[in-house]
Amino acid sequence: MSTGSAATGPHVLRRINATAVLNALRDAEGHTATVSDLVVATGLSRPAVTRALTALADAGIAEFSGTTEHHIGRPAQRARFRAELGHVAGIDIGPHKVLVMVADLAGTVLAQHQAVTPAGHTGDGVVRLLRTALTDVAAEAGITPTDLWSVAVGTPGIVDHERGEVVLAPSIPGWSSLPVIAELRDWLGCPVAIENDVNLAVVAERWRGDDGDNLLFVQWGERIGTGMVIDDKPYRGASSAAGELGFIDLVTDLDDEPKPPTDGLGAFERLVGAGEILRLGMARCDQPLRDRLARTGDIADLFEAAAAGDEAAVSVVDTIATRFARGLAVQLLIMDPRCVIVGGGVSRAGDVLFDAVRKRLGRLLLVPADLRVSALGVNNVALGAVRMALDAVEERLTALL
Amino acid sequence: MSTGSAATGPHVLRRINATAVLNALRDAEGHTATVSDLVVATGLSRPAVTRALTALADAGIAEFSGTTEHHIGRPAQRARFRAELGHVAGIDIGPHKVLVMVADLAGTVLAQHQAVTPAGHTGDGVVRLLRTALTDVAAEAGITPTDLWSVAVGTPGIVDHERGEVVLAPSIPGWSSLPVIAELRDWLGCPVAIENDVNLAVVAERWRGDDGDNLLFVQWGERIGTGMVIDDKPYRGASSAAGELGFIDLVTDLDDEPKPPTDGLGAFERLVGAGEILRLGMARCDQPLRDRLARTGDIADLFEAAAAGDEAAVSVVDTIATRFARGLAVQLLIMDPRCVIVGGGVSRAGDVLFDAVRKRLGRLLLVPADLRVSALGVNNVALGAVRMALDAVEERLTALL
DNA sequence: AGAGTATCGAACGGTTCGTTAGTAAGTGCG
DNA sequence: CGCACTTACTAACGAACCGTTCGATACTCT
Repeated sequence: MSTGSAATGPHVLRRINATAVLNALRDAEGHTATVSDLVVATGLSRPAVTRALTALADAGIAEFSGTTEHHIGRPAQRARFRAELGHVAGIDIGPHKVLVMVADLAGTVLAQHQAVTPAGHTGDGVVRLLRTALTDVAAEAGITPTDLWSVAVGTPGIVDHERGEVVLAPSIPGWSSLPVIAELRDWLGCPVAIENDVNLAVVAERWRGDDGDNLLFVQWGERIGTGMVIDDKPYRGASSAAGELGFIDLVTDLDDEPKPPTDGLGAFERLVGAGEILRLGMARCDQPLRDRLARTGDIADLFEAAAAGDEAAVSVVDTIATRFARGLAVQLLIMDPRCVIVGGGVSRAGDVLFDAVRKRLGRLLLVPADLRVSALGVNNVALGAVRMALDAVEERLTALL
Repeated sequence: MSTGSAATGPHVLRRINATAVLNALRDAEGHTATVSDLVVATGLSRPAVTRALTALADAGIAEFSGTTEHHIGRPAQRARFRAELGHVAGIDIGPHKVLVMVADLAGTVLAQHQAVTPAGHTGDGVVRLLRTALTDVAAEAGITPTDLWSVAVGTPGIVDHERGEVVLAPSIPGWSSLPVIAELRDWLGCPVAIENDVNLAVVAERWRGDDGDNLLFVQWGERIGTGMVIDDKPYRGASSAAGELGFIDLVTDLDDEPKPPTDGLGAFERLVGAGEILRLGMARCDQPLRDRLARTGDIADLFEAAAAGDEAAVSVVDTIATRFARGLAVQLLIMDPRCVIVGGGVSRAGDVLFDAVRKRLGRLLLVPADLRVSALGVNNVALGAVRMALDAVEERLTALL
């Protein structure tokens, strides 16, 4: 059978302890700690921690930097995690933009740049844009792209996580079936992961916010997608096609045949997506607001009006909240997450909308739901990509020991 | 911060290797293996395996039993996992029955007994029934209940996995809010786990069948519940309330307020549950079949008639298949499991029903689904409980080293 | 200046692993 | 019947790691 997880000597023990010390050091305040701190954090003996620390220093992963502030007794030497040893990049490739971040090994973002993809863009053009953006941001962070240790890319659509291919990306023409990942890998010479953008958004929420080990993220904009973190890992499903809440059908009569989609949108997306919100607003609202909506196409105006008490706007918000709650309830009944975070363009609507959603939701569920609005904003996908790139780095880091 | 996972000496290494050898031995054909087999299985050196094996033998976990069949060279001694060292019990408490299984540490069921709960039973009566059944089955397996190392109980409803309490059990009056688990724990003096029955069913499917690490089980009977295995663990959700597919609402008009349930059933259960199937059959079918259905109340007759070509029966099957596919599609879009296994009373309907479901399902999904019918039958919950009890035993086993 | 305190560094004993060499127990052929 | 060959077991050795212990160091407070 499979070889299993057998250790093969005291040598692995050293690695285990060294990585334990490394993790404690990295998790410490400011990525620095004294030996004594690490002793209590890891449960190891002082010599063991010292040994591990010197090994880390030899590998360049840690360094001894000055002494601690003097309280009493002999001052302790501070050990510091050398976050500048390597760098990772997180990339968000959206339908209208390419956002690149470069961070050090501690995950602090050193430089970032967002490029807007010109209209009528092709997948090929996105790749060129990506190359220049990456070199620019890397330069700003003081490195060249080939110095990167690990890269993660987030993109809409269904992604073959194993083979590094985009299987289905309706929103970016010519983007799927393009060997971007293989190309990046060749160019950079480092592991390049690709992941669904919503899955990365939830990783970022898990990372920056301090919520439980089990949360659900709903990207609510023109389209609707959900990402889940289960056991501290993004959950992808067997074919990387999990979380497609946007495609559930709540509207077709039960005994009828569902109509095949014509616009590439899923049934639920057509029901509560930003497009439908705008349509409803233009249909129901009074003249001045209707004109403004038609001119700007920005649904924020609609929510503002609703918050101000505009009756027609409130009715739109109510309709949308009712529908959204129905769809979200389905996923909550199935997943039972500890908390739900809503992101995407519609999430900026504020309490007008989400208080209504919460109210509707209550009667549809068996256990109460904890619904929040994302605080990360548009950077969340790239941030999640940084986090995922960091996860891939751990291997390379511990291999140095 | 949390202490982290630091090893504290060569001593843990021994434990790691010993458990690796133990696992290899237990997974081996017939729970026996030669040292050389274990060397290749674990990747350890021969002396290390021998040392671990003697430690296991000292603890009574393994024994050396005769030599192997001689091919050429010196015959090898066979080591055997002593499955008879301890026993576990798996218990299925259903609305109408109590099923108790006792198995050895290898998971082979030594004795089992099913007791039918009399009509008008109370939670209290179930407990009494359970005690006698457990003593009987234990005796048949050659032990007393207090000899048990670990017990797991499966029950319908929502279960507080941490505190060992039944939170919500509509189908067994007086069953929730009864401290059965605490009582069992006191009586037996061993860990007693409690788990939702469908979650245990999926554990059993994962154990006995050899499907992927990511599967979905749908219990389809009077009620509908689903269980998921993710990363080789049953997925419970944050409040142990995951998988409540039976409560999703596909029928209420979107802009209407859903009606509060009156019969304790969920909306989807009312739509495709065994009760609705029977109702539809009696409403649509011709006289002789209608009478039989009214008399026996067994929907198997309906499916037989449909398989034989009875037009009205076929229409019922078609309606049910259409509705069920709609609900199942929702969960598949969200979870994207590697395969779906349907169990419960309706699963005995056969291909008449499930071919229709498969056909309908195809157009509702983004990736094709692998839909199967459970082969385990009514024992699945108790089997899953045995498996879960075994998981809890590992700790005690490795503590002996 | 001296007592007190906390850290640092080195040496010791214990445990584990892998490697190597030698011994035991069979088969098969001359 | 004996010898070569194959395979498995046992024992001894060196290497690596951890924890414990002890003395030395550096700084603060009185």
